[in-house]
Amino acid sequence: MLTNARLVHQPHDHVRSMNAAISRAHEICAKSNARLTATREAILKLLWQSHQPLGAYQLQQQLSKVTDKPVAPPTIYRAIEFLIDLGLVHRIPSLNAFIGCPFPNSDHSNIFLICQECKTVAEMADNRVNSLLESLCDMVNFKHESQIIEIFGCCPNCKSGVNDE
Amino acid sequence: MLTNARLVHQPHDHVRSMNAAISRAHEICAKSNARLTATREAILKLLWQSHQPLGAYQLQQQLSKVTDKPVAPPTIYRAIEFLIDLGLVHRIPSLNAFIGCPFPNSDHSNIFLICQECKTVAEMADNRVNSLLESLCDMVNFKHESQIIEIFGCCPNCKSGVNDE
DNA sequence: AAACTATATGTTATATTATAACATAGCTTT
DNA sequence: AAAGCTATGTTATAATATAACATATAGTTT
Repeated sequence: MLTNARLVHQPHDHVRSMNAAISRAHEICAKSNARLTATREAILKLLWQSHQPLGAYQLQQQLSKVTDKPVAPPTIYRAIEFLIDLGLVHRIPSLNAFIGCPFPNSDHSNIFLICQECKTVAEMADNRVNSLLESLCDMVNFKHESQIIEIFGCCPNCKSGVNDE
Repeated sequence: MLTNARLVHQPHDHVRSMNAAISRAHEICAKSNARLTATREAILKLLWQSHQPLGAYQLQQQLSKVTDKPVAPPTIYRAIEFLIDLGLVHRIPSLNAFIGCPFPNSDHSNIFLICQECKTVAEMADNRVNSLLESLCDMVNFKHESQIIEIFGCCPNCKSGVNDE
């Protein structure tokens, strides 16, 4: 099993992990002959910095602040599309929002743990889930191409009342 | 495993199954002290008749035709919310669309097989999927409350070229 | 049956999310 | 530097969803 479920609920060195992640992102882009431009990198950083998924219009606001000039929705959606195509970002359909992928390149199963209290989202991957779903698809003769699993519930922090006063 | 995957791709007696389904829907409502009004029943029928999920504004159009008077979006969304709460209808987040549940009352796992060719959606349920996902949640101490699984791919009909000319 | 209450629907306006279409700018390859 | 490709800017608008308040209808109590 692959997960950032613990990570998102614990303090960690953001600057260091961010730098490493951005380097990897550049590598991934290079492989695909794709350009990680300033706008795209900025969006990616914003998403990686947030443990809560961000909507396009939240990203618009935040990016406008960072670059100190107004940005229009198409700019945001285009950057997001680019990042999603490269597997660096995921869209969470039930939230109309986007989140940085903690383990790009790895072929994985897109399981999202969505805390309904604090709105944080962690990602998990597990081979058995994929195998099982693929075998179910085989049984009904459906060709499985991709999938997304959204699990709604309550994260460890909120369960234990860490965020309460 | 519980599924309507075969059903949706084969001819079947719509009128008969519809009547039975509506009766069951009324029973389910009675149990919850909820009223299956004309509008709600009409929406439910429209959704059950369609193997493709319908968007709110498609439902608006179709309902306007059926009742021969204009209907506004809130009417649609309210009926949908009611039906979803009773488990008679599901929302498919990635499609912003709604689909009738083929096996209401049964506690199930919300697995949707979305054909990207013909846009039909079948539903599956399997205990093993739930068990597996719940055990994964346990491992990371996440309280599992509900879930939705969307699988994208190609249905038997489209694979075999039945719908082609 | 009349009055009361709760539930459901009608109506208008608007919020939120996403994209189309076309203009401009910036690399990159020659 | 010119041509061609890729990316961004800009304006307008499409598509999805909800808020707020008015009216009507069904069910219950008297």
